[in-house]
Amino acid sequence: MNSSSAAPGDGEKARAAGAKPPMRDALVAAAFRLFLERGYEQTTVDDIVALAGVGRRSFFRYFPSKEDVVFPDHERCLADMEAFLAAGGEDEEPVARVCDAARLVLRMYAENPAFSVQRYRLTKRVPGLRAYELSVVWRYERALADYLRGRFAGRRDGTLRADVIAAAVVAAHNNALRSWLRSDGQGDAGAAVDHALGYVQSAFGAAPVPPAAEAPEDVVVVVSRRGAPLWRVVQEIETTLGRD
Amino acid sequence: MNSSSAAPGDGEKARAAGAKPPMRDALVAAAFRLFLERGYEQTTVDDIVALAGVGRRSFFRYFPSKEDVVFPDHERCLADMEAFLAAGGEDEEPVARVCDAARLVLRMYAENPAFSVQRYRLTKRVPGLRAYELSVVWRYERALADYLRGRFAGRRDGTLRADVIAAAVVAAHNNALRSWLRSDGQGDAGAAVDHALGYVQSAFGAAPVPPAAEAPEDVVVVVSRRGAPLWRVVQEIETTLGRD
DNA sequence: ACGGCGATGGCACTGAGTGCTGTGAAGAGA
DNA sequence: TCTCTTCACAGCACTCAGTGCCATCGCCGT
Repeated sequence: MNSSSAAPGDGEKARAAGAKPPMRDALVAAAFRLFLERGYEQTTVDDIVALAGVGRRSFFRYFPSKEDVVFPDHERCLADMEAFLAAGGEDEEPVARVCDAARLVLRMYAENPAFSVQRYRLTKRVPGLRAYELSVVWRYERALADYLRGRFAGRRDGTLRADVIAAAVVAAHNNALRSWLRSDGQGDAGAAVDHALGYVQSAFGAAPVPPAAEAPEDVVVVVSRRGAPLWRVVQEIETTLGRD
Repeated sequence: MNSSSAAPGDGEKARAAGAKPPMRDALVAAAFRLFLERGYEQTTVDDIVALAGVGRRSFFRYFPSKEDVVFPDHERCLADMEAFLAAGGEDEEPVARVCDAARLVLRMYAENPAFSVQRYRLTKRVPGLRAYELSVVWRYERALADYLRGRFAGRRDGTLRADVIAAAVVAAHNNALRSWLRSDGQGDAGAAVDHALGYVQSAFGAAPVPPAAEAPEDVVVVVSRRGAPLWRVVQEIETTLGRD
């Protein structure tokens, strides 16, 4: 792989001018080259800065920690997701909205399949990187949950629903994403994620793929044991419909 | 709080004999005393071992890292959960089984409310501990998901369902647990978790409280907007029942 | 007494991360 | 053109987490 094209830099502060700091990209490229050659833990920060030809102190100016260099674009993606959620109106279906937000993450991975696959292999075998990835995923999940908490404010069990649905969306997204990454980026990642998110939407009461132009034809199924009290049936219907 | 009673040690290797290593408990007690006094990051491992009156090397013999001393009982709880899941038969309802497994974690927290509340406050304000807690929670979630993957083997979307349900169960459990921890351990944690898990069970098609002694006489209610195609209704029923 | 043997303590080392200072290049203003 | 400011960078020194190695001590069986 070409090391210069494998490093998706964002450029933080110089973004307004459209210019990208070459140093950041150079550090990411050097780091991944060494990580793939000898492994993550066998590579020190001194090795990276030596290969990149910069001072050690500069590394920590661009990346707060050694782990951050493996996820150089998540900060921007998280900001994009928060902006996307904040831009939504009150008439949007909340669950569909967070599903669309999750698709933003997939798009970031799909923009650079080779890079994403290599990073996946790296994080899979290095426990420290796995732990770091969890904290990244957690921030996405928090963003979704906070949005849903706002939309569900006042509802019964609002925060519970928000947390559970956010977790389910993230889990479904990651299930499809990792399946795609395991296949070396072959296949249609978008379709896989759509299918996974459709399952979550169907489980939580919204129509999986609302036909925008057609009338909203919802189907709701309630399963109850005979002998259950009527209030339980009503409760189930309310729960499935997501109303109070 | 009494520092000697606040440290729930487990005793790993000496468990068979029933004896507990006092050193481990002493380290936990000393660590929490200092963490609460000056904060986690302001406390070095040298401070802890000095207070406990042991050598620095011994700390890392009992705890692989500084973070581990904050979660001294999770390793045992995780082993308990895996054993519980492995002991289940094939006739058990899978979702109910993982809900029961999640209740094991709650029980561990509820066994020592004062300790749990203090740890919660600690992890809430220290980013490093939050990240570590995520990796702990992730292992619980993996245990649940692996169990469900085994039970759902062969089903359509088996791994997807397993991952999503495991994530939902963990999220619901944590929602109730954290609510209980925020209230300083007041209220009925068990009831809160039961309610949260009941929501997840209802969302994923199983009856929340299956009456074990009665005959399984299921009733299916289908609510549909007129005009929905039949295949959509069938799809909903299959999805809700979790069959193929 | 003797020889393992496991738990502990001490020491030195690596490596991540931080604070501080010097330096050079670029830019604003006289 | 000279100067002053500013900012990114390099270099240094330091703290602290974590590890490997070895010496020591107490315990136990022979």
